[in-house]
Amino acid sequence: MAVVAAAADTTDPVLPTVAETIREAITSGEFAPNQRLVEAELSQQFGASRAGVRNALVQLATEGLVERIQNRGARVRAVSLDEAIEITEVRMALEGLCAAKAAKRVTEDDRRDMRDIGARMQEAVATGDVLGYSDLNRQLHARILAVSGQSTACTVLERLRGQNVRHQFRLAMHPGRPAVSLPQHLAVVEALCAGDAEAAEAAMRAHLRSVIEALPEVEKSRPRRAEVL
Amino acid sequence: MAVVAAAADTTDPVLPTVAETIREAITSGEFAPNQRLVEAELSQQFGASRAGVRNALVQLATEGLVERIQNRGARVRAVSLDEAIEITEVRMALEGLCAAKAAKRVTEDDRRDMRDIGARMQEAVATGDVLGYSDLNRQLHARILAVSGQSTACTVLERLRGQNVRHQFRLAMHPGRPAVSLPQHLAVVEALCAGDAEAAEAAMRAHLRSVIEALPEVEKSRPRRAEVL
DNA sequence: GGGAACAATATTGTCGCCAATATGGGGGAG
DNA sequence: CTCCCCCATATTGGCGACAATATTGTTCCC
Repeated sequence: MAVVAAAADTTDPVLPTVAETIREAITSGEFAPNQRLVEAELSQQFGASRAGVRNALVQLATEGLVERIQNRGARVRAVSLDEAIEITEVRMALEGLCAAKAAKRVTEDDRRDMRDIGARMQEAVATGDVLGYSDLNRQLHARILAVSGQSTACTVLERLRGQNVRHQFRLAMHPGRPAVSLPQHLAVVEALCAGDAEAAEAAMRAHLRSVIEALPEVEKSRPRRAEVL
Repeated sequence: MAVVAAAADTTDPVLPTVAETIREAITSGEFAPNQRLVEAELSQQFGASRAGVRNALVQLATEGLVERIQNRGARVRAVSLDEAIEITEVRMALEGLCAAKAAKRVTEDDRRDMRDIGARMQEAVATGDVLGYSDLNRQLHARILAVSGQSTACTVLERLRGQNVRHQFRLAMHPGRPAVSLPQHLAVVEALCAGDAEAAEAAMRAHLRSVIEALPEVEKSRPRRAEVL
């Protein structure tokens, strides 16, 4: 049994696929936007076959994370401000839907965990822990999607989050932004815990509308380097 | 100049990629759900390299049209009724958003074309042209997305439509269904032509809510063969 | 007669090679 | 000095073969 478990441990922790590894490298910022992704380089960097990274690039291209041009290779796709706003509009519609569904399915455990996340968000804002707040933000949104049980919307949103992670991060870094979004998040949590679907949807939509309005501002105040690589 | 144009004509009409060909075969029903997609077969059937077919299958898998299992190949993904409902819920949220945006951007040409589609829908219902109505239905929804200018939502919705085409088709074939959806479509068109964003969104959401309610009914009355292939 | 191990087959995953194509630099003409 | 053409180079696209893996059919033992 222990042997079986040990053997399973070596094979079961499905070693991250090439696509997952590259996706992680892109969303974590290790690969910058517009950076070229040469198949030969990636294949030896990750110790994978060239065909493997090729398939991975095809997959990431259909996910919208990389851009592939015939005979010209792949590069990390740079999403514009307009696109980021479009993505957030879609989030407003879908996360609104999910918040409403989550409100009707929330359990006592969910209530406890979400309120806990809310409390830790308050603490993070109080102590100025911007990175911690950003991560709690991600956790809260993810938890709401999970509670909603809407796997289709969840898949779409997860994919869009990958594309938008850079703008999201810049927004989180914007001075004073956490203080603005904190009460919005707490309102969403309270509506969810109360089981009020309408209020939860409205609170979520209000939160994301606020994000849409803030995006151009954070872009304006950003020190921008040469746009073209 | 003319020579250049002629040369462009031979290369520009982008010959359908392998992925597009297979996607068409799936959405048109040529390939049935759960049907196995063997790489070697497809490659000689379409005269493409096995690597090309392979990439196409990876792409279609991330699009959600096919299912790929390690070392066990690919098959056409069968979407359940529950999934179809989830997809329609997402459509309700996103097409509602797009209808609202379209109402604020509609031009005189758009009004004319959409009213024309509406008129032809009425005629199709009157003459019992179910297939014609189904195609007009598709055209109308596509036109609204185009008018909205929300390319992100448009991409997501187009992908989901591919997954849902079978359920959509069954619904269109359901006796009496066109008569139910016709006034809903006309209401959407009128609200759009009036430039009333709120009314357009409400009408679109009402239409798709009606679809959600109809889906289980049409499923119940369906003569079902063996589910497993 | 039933079930389990085993062999045969079918299919996918991977690798190396070569052709096709875009990119960048160098040389020559105006 | 500048512009254009051509060639060297880097990189992708495609093909064939081979190894790894799952599935199916068969045989043998209990």
